[in-house]
Amino acid sequence: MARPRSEDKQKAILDAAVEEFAVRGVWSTPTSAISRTAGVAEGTLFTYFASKDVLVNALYRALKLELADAMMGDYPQAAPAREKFRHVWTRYLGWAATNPLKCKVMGQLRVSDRITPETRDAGSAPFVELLREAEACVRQKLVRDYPVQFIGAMFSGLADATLAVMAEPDGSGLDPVAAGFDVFWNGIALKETE
Amino acid sequence: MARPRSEDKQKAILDAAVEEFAVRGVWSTPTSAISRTAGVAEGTLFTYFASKDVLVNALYRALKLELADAMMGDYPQAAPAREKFRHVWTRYLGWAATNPLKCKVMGQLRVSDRITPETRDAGSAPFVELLREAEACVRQKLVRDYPVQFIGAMFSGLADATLAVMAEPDGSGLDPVAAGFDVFWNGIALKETE
Amino acid sequence: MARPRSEDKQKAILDAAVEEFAVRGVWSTPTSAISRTAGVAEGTLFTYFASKDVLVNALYRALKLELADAMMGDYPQAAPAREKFRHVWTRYLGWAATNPLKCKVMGQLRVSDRITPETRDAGSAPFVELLREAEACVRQKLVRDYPVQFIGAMFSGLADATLAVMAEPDGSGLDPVAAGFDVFWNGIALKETE
Amino acid sequence: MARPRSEDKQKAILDAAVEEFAVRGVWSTPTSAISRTAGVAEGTLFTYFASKDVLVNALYRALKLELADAMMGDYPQAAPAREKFRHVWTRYLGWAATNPLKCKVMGQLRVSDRITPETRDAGSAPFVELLREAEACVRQKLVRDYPVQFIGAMFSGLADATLAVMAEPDGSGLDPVAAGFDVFWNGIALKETE
DNA sequence: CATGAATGAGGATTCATTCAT
DNA sequence: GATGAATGAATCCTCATTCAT
Repeated sequence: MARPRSEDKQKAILDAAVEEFAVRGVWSTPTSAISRTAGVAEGTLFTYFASKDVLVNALYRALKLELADAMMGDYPQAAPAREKFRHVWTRYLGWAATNPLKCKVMGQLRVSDRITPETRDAGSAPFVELLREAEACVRQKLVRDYPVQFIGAMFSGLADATLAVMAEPDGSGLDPVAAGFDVFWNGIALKETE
Repeated sequence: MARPRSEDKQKAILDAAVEEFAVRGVWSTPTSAISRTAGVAEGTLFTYFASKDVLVNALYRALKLELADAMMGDYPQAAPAREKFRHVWTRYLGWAATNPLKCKVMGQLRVSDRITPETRDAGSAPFVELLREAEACVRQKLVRDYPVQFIGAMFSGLADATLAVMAEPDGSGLDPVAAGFDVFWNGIALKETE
Repeated sequence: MARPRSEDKQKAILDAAVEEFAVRGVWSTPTSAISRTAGVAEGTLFTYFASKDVLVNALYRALKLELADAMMGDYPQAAPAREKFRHVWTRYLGWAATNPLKCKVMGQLRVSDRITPETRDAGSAPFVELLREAEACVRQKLVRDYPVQFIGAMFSGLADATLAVMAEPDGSGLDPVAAGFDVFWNGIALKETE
Repeated sequence: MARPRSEDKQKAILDAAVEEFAVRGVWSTPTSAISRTAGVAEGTLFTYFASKDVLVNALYRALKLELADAMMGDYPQAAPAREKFRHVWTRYLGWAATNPLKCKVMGQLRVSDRITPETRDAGSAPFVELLREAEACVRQKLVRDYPVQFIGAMFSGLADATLAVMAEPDGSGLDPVAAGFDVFWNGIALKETE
């Protein structure tokens, strides 16, 4: 009956948070900067997010979900395993390259103490499909007999490292996305599959 | 700046900072908490470090140096390339496992906006030896023709990922240190060298 | 101001105010807590009371009137003076004992700076009957020659003190209502009239 | 070794609090007003009192102790009971008349929810001497057989009421201090002792 | 140089009140 | 009239840094 809570405003706040966090750092950014950038009053921020901590957790979750959507879109269910991984890998790095600010903020939030375990779990949920695929690969002896958690960790570790390389081009003409994926696949594959 | 009389105090402050940062997060920790834990007065902290930013940068540099010492100790100059890398890898992860707090704090500082480029460079300096070694490997066609920066990035990315795995044992009986290194080496090597 | 449609709502708000004020204290209670307890929207409260101050003054007046009604009900016009006072005394303490929350809130409001002189006067109005009776007593030499304002003050002072005693029973078997009244009457009477 | 905490400053803050509280009301007074009036920085207030609540409790205790000192000074141990009570009564009202602001603030604090039971107890402690005296009076059949708590309550109730009368002189020429005490003593005494 | 009290700008949050729906 | 989102001034408190002792 009254003015309904606007999803636009909620989104504007999250977007503003990304922008400010990326520039000033998560904990150096006052909520007032966020509300100003979002174009809402200082108090309004708190009708959408009960506290800065809540906002930060919501943002982390939102970024993770957006990333997941980006990665898992057009997932080639029928393709060979290596292609599935390459697909996800490429989309991951593509999203990251397109959204450097979001990426930077995610990096800061990942190591933050204010992200609750619940948020962390929720953020990882969309990636179970990948873990299942890894499991299949192990069974088919496509990749070495590693626990899927381990494979997942190697995947993200290399992806993050590749991102870092992409952020500082070295003029070598190397395609970091392709090269990074090769390292990943050759690192875990049982046979070299160029 | 002054000439602080006691190196002990400087060290006590850095140690206290690690402890507090690990528990409360870098930007949630007031300098007063650090000085209290260090057993010095609030003001004294500022005769050793001109500001919190200076302290934070000094800490990052100190941690990097300590890590470098740990990694490069007993460096087997005469060993084959793969052994050199394995040596460094193992010592890296060993140090990290022994110093989880320092490791956690380094992780937070790495993504922090308050770490200056100078500090970052200084922190990477001790690892040039490794890069040189990588260069040699490329020349000898032991590993693929990647820029050394790229190889270095893959190395740290996988090492950090391995650390994460070590932090949450999965009961699979896998030795993450060895497995992680295999992924690294197989990922970059020209031929599989089990 | 408007003409609020429902007197129920007005009453619900005042009741809710008593409840919340008693628990959280007058100035620690946000209007939003009152409206929530009253079951109305935050904004609705302001169609019934233009501001928190207005609400607080209205509440004080309402409580005073309710108390006056309680005290002056069944007033024994024909009884001897002492009986009239005892009647009022007993009903005062009876009301207070039955409505501890209202009593507590009145106590807080009485010393509050936000109660206007007008409200205070309005709150005292119903008690003029008593003052007139006191005047008569003085003329008849039943009680000492004190100004009626003074007698009124002694009456309320003792009544409040008696209330405080009632709030913390001491297991002595004393009937505070009767005892308190004796102190009042013996305190002002010219002759002891047990 | 460093600047020592100054009792002057602590006192200045408490004095400023009395002044501001009396004018604006306890919960309408921002801590910044207190620090300004006290002539210290906003933050300094919090090195002397950890929070506004702590300050308020400390103030209540301090006022009660000051009042107790005023009342119990020159206590005539050897005098007859009535004289002892009259002494305390007179000094109480004298202090209150001399310190109307403090008196007003005490009145507000007494009914406040933020005063802890501990503070309340500490505030009442100095008055046990009086209760003991009352007990003696009961034993000696000087006053009626009331519990001492009850007698104490009547005493304060009448004293507060007398204060109220003193605050609004009615031009009747009555000496409220003497009259109020008569009401008290005649109210509890077994025989009229003019 | 060590100490810790003093400082005051800054920050998260609250809340009375307004106003679009 | 009723609703509750929007507002932004106001508030308590924190904390990096300074400076008197």
